[in-house]
Amino acid sequence: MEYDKYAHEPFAVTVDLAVLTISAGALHVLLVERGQEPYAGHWALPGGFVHPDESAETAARRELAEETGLSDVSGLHLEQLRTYSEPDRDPRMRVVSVAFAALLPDPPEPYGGSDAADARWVPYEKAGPLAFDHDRIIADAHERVGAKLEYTCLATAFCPPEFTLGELQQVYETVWGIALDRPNFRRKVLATPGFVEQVPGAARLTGGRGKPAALYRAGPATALQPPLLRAPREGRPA
Amino acid sequence: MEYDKYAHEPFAVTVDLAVLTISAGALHVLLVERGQEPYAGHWALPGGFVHPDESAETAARRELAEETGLSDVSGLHLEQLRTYSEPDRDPRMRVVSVAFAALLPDPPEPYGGSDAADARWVPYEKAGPLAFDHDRIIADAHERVGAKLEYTCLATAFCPPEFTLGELQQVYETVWGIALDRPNFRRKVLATPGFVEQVPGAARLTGGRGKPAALYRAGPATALQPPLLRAPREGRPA
DNA sequence: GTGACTAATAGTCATTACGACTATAAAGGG
DNA sequence: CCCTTTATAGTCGTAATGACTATTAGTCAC
Repeated sequence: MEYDKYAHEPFAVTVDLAVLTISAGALHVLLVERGQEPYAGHWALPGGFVHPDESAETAARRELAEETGLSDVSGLHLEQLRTYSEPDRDPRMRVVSVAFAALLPDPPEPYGGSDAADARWVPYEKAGPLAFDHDRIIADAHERVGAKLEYTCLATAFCPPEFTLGELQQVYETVWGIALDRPNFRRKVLATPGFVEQVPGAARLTGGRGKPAALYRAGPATALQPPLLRAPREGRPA
Repeated sequence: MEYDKYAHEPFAVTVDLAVLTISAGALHVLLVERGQEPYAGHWALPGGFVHPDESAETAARRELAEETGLSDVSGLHLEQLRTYSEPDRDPRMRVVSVAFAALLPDPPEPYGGSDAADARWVPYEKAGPLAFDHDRIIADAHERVGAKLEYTCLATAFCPPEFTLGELQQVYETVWGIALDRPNFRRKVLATPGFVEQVPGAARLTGGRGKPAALYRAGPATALQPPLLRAPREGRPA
């Protein structure tokens, strides 16, 4: 990096958050309604400026706490997506934005946002035209999460601390938009060392009808070997 | 993003490039020697400031052309890695750096750098302590590239337009640091639709000894399904 | 209660994929 | 000319996978 050949053009640096969760069998994303120009009245991703003493990761986790209203966001999955830096992405000034994807198990209340006019969980499919380049950001987030489900244990990040294999399967089916065979899914997950571990007590839970399911916790593994594939089977609707 | 609650702290935005190539059976990374403080005399990744009218991608490709001396970098694989934004990563000022990985087939001459004191291809393993957080960046680049070899067709980005399956296999072996079984590798690659396509003419090429090999080109596929796995086999040295 | 309905879990089976090999072909070097 | 080297063809037993069927254990409607 050569510092002294160019003037240091001033950039504003922000973070944008694609906060994803699964609710009622559909992928949802957290959106806020913009109160001011540009894009006043449009929906956008939550986010904000990186403070002078913060890294982008720190800023993202701070914003995540502020925007979700959750008191403890330390256990949530938060990962950097990529940085969006087109010169004209903000009409007013040069803004470089580091985008993050965050995964929540149970969506908290839409909360009366601190600094946003309104905030809401919106089904991913209906997250209409958003402000700035945020449509692209949520598309990238969806693609990244879908891909990582195949070869990592990321799916458990959408689940509460204890979950059934049915719930875990629904994560895959919802994000990928296809149906999976239940016995085969079970066999595969249980055959992957460290993916999930059964909660030892006779702990069971019923979501309502049907045979009660055993509860599992996320295991120590982080990668799936071999991966869980989505291609071979064409989707009957999930 | 709320613009008016915080002062817009000025950030400098740079790009850093992890330019990787395979040479003499080893992964190499392009390094430049810093001419000035901080870290004067240390080796670092090539990079530079993002200009006011550029995106980070544009800046990265411009720097790639400048630093490699290649006249046409449009066909090269260049992908954003992640953004490094720790407040203290540069001792002088607040610098946010967008890191990229670039993959080259044949390394051009080390060239007499334009603005760098010196530039050199260094074996990845010997790329000693680098300036700033650049050790971490090349480690992240190596990890990302290694992972993407498994489930994408990225390996061809290390190869010239026409290559033998032996050369392609060496990409995997070099990046992963393990040996692969040649007949099985061949079977797998040829069974993946769109990964490679044979150059139709009786085109053949000999690197020296042995039976001449058929030449292949990169095919239209971008993803490998199913992936090529590296785990099951423990590496005899590649 | 009793019988439909639902969901979880166990198990079967044929096909395919994969890792580990062996064998043959086509070049060059001493 | 034989030996080495590399490419390519093919074999074989095991493991993994997709597509199923069957059984178990609950809720709900009546």
